[in-house]
Amino acid sequence: MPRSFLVRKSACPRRRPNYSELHDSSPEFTFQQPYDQAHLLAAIPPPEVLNPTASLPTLIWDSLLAPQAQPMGWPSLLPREMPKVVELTSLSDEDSGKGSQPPSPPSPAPSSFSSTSASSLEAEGYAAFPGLGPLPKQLSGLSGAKDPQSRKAFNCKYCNKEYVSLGALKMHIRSHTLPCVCGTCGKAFSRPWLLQGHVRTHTGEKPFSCSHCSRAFADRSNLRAHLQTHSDVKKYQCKTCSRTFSRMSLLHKHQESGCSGGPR
DNA sequence: CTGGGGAAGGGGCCC
DNA sequence: TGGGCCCCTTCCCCA
Repeated sequence: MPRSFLVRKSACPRRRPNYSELHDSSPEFTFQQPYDQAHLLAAIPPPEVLNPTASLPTLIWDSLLAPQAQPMGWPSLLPREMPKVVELTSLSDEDSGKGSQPPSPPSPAPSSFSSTSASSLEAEGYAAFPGLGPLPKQLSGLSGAKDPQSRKAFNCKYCNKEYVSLGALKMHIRSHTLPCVCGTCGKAFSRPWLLQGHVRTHTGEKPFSCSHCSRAFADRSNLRAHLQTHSDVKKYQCKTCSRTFSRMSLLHKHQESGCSGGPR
């Protein structure tokens, strides 16, 4: 999926909200089992308030880029209130879907997936990675990997996509193997946090609240899009008629339907 | 037709 | 180097 990040906050250090604590306390494995709804609901924080500066409509976007835009007060509330329901075994378990009790794994994920290094791959004859294509030359020798000409040698077995690193390929392969399975509906996801977001659809958890209308969202990006609706000046503007839209998709629709050329 | 919400995918960055 | 997290985008559906 295209990622044309509009703004990358190079000037400000990447903020590290304690979402990791949330994730630590609710790993994907937690949701594989019929999750303890009481625990999950107990973990729902009070509606956090976004950065007050966001109250200025035209500054909403800028304010969202500020570090303060992170939900406040949530991380500190969560960790100790969320008991570890399932003990983590290993990261390899996570990647391979072990411990997730998938009803029927979409594909035979390797049992030692993420924990396997390139060298061990080589040792195992690369056979342990069903998603990987032919053994890249790089895995036979690091010198090859440093050759720019032969860098894109990590091919996905499923879609033949090429990646410059094994790590990128492994992450991509998860989109095929879908090791994170919802214990409630059996839907599978490639990433633990995708599953976590999905689980919110079951629990009704909506940790992201709009400071303008107190509406809550389960997804931060959806809140961000919602905040645009409070803004007089939308983020996405048609270069032809200068009309602004809250979403790029709306702008695309507008352009595809034929821009009249003048402001409406 | 337009606008908005819900859900999900996936690449980039940082530790 | 890998994992965790962030962010943006897209699709679908509904009012």
